[in-house]
Amino acid sequence: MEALGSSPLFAGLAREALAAVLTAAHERTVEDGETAFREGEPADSFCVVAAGRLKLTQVGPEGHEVILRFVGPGEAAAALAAFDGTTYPATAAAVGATQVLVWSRAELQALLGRHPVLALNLLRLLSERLREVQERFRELATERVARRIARALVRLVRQAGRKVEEGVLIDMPLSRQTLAEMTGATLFTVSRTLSEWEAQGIIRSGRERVVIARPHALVAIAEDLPPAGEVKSSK
Amino acid sequence: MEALGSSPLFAGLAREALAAVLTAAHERTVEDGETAFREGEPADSFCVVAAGRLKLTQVGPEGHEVILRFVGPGEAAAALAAFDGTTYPATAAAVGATQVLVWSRAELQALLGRHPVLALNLLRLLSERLREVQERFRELATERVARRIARALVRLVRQAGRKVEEGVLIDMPLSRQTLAEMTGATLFTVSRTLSEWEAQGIIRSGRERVVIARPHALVAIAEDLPPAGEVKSSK
DNA sequence: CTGCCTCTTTGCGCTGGCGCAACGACGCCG
DNA sequence: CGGCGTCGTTGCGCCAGCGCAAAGAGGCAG
Repeated sequence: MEALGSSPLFAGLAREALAAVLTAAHERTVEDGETAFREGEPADSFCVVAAGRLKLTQVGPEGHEVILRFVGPGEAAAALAAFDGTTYPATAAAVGATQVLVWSRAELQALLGRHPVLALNLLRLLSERLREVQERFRELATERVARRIARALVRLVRQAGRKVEEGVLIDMPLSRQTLAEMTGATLFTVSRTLSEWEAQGIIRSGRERVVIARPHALVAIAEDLPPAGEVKSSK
Repeated sequence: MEALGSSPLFAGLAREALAAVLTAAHERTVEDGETAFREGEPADSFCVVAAGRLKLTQVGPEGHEVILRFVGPGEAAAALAAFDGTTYPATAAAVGATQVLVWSRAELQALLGRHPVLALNLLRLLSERLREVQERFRELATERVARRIARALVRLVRQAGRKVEEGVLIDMPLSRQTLAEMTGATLFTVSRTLSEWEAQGIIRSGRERVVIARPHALVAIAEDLPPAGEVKSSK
C-alpha cells in the first residue's frame, strides 16, 4: 500500500489528496488463476495492482491466446476501459494471489475532476503503453522468432528480475507456453530456442523457471549486435 | 478548419475556448511524401491533421518498414509524444499535400491546464488507439495473412471509403507494398491474395487503387464467418 | 508517340516455424 | 514411495509465406 504512493500514477498528489484517492478505492483479493475482469465484459472499473501480478490476455476467434503484458505492483490495468468505457479489451488473470485496488468509473471520473494532475499522470501512462505496444507490433511484423523471444526475456528481467548466483532469475512462473503467447510463437519453437541457448550457456532453465546467465549475450540477440555471444570479449 | 471544431478531440469546449485553442496553434503545410516529424527525433510538438492525411511508420533495425496507421482530418498524431515526451515513436509522412496544426509541448501543457476537458478527450483518444493497436497485435500473432489483409481493407474502407458504382473505393493511393507494410506480409503475398479475390469478384483493383465490390464477402474473410462468399445468399 | 519509371503479376524454389506424437522429467499428493 | 498430472523435449513431416527474377501494365513527361 505504501508503495502505491510512490507509483508514477500518483506522483504530484499532495499527501491528503493521495489519501482521499486511496480511500475512495475498493480493495479486492484475486486468487491465483482467477480473473479480475474479462475481455468483452462491460468495463466499469479501473484497477491498480497493490501486490502480486496480473496477466493481461486477449483471445482470438479460434481460441488462440495472446499475452499483452504483465501488470505489477503500482501499475494500472484497464486504464483505457475507464474512458472509452465500452468493454474490457483483455482478460486480467492473477498470477499468484493478488491484491488490487478498484475504482468505479464514476469515482474515477470524479477524482479526475478533483485532481487534474491525475489526468496528466494517466496520459503519460497511456502514452508509454501505446509506445510499447507499437514497438512490439513492429517486432512481431518484422523480426524472427528467436529475437522476439530474446526481447521478451529482456523485458521480463526488467519487470521481474532478481539476482541469484547463477545470474538473473525471472521471478515468476514462466512456462514455454507463456513465452510463446507473449511472442506469437508456438511452445515448441520456444522450447527449441531455449534449449539451444541453454546449450550455449546463455540461460539456465527448469520447469516454469528461467535464469539468464549471460544477459549481455541475450541482449546481443535481441538487438542483433554482431550476433555471436562470446564468453569474455569485452565491448 | 471548421471540421476541427466537431472533432472528438475538441468536444465539450465552449466556442471561445475552442477559438483560443485553435489560435494557439501554428499552421503548417507538409508536401506529399515530406515528413511532419521523424521517429527518434526529440518530440516537441503535438499535431492535428486539418486536411490531407499522414502515414505513421516505424522502421526496424534491418530497414523493414511497418505502417502503424493513417491519420485523417481531425485526428491527432504524436499524441503520446507530448506527454512522456522523449522522442517520436514513429515517422509521419504526408500522403498528398497535407495541412497540420501544430502545438508546442509547452503550449499544449498550458492548454491542458486551462481546459481540463481537453485532457479527458485526449485520454479517450489514447484509449482508443491503444485498444486498436492491441487488437492488431493479437491479429498479427494469431491470424493468417489473408485474414489480416481483409481486416486492413475493412479498416481502410471505414477510414477512406467512398461509394462508387463498382462498389466502395478506398480513396487514397494504396499500393501492394503499402498493404504489405500494414499487415506484416510481403508485397508478393499481398499481390497474390488480391489477385485471387479479384478472380472471385470480391474486389477490383488497379495501380494503387482498390475497390471493394462485395464488402460483406470481405468481412466474411476478415471474421471467418462460414468462410465462403456467395453472390446472393442473404444472412 | 515514345520512352521511362514505377507498380504489379506470376512462376519457382526454399525454409522458418508450425503441428503432432511420443517420450521424458519434475513435482505434488495421498 | 508410487502414481499422476503438468510441463518440457525432440524427431519428423509439412506448408504458408518469403525471396528473387523476369516479364507485363499503367501513367507521366517531353
